[in-house]
Amino acid sequence: MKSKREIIKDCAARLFRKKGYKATSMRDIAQEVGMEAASLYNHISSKQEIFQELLLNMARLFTEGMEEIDGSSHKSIIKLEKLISMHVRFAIEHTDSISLITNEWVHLDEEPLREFTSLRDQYEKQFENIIKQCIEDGDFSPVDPEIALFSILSTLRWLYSWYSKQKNINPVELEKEMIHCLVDGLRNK
Amino acid sequence: MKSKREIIKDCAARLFRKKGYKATSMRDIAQEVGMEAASLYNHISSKQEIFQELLLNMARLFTEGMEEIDGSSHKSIIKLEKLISMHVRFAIEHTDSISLITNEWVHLDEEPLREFTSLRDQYEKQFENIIKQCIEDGDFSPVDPEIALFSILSTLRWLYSWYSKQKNINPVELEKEMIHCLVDGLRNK
DNA sequence: ACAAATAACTAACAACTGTTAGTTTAAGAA
DNA sequence: TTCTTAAACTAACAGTTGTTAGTTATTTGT
Repeated sequence: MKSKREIIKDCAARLFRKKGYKATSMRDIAQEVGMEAASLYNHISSKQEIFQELLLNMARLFTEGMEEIDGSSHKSIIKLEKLISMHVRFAIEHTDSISLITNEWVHLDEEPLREFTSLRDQYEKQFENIIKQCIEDGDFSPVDPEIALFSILSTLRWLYSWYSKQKNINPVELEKEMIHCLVDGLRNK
Repeated sequence: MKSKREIIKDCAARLFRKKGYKATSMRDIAQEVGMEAASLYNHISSKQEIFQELLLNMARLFTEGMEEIDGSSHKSIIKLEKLISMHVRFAIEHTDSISLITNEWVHLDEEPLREFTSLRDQYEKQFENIIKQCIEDGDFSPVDPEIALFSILSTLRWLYSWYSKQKNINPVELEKEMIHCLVDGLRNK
């Protein structure tokens, strides 16, 4: 059974997503949970704290996933497909906290912000290297890797918002179409 | 010469982009402009007002552009290229207010929010139709038009954030690469 | 130069923010 | 039962928010 702390974090994530971090008050969260704002502090120690946890947990999930995929011995183009599949999975499993990564990270306090951007930069760098490798392998036509990275990443980052609008879409099907759309376009013919 | 009202709107846009609508106070804006918060009200009538103007002006620019392109007699695939070129141009010319369209529109009051989402939905519908037409024309392979739309649009919507990070990129070059990345991938081989 | 209008200022408002202190209730162990 | 602990409550804090009122300074047209 879920701890109260986690219930609070879930509610907060949902509200942060819907109204944004700044526009969500502790009283809003309290109401959603079903208690008074002050009572929240029996379980958490600040608004920033849960926000940081939501964001950095998610960022670390991505980092771990990347580490595992990039560390594998697959061909780069397979790594890329696995990355896409991971993004699709996360977008479905963690719709709320994933939205914070794309939109709300600016509201992190100084130190966690540094950690976050560092994780993020590292992630992007590894992602770009995989794309470069795809080109060197001759699997991709010689596109600008930075632009390809940007194009792929922005699509993947908005997945969550789009997925929650579509009702009748099969996750497996979505993943397949996604790979088709993002990878096959760059393929060498 | 720029009116004070427009200076205020420019500063506001810059701050809204950097810190978000809710996190930007009238005192923040005032400081940026170089006057007291109360003095702003000699030129504007509320925080929401300038926010709405920034957002809806931008939305209307897109609608007009779409109307012009879609109303032309070009082949659909040419229309698509023109749309991409428009997005690139806007992302460069209006970096600040364009960011609001992707991120901050949630903070619109009820009625302008309705207008905004209506414009947006209409825009997306026309965009999707052009993609469908590309498929019917045989210029695109038979992808899921909804997924293609989503993929292209999310890339185009994040252009601004990415463009402001890159220093040494030629707009013309960017546009060419963009079209290559987004369109050529879907092309029938 | 003088009147009128424009745009800056200071001070203050009511509402709301995150958070703390202190108190009461409920639950579990002895 | 009684003692202890966890978790809810109410009340209030100090700071910030958007905005208004009232006043002073500056610019403009005659």
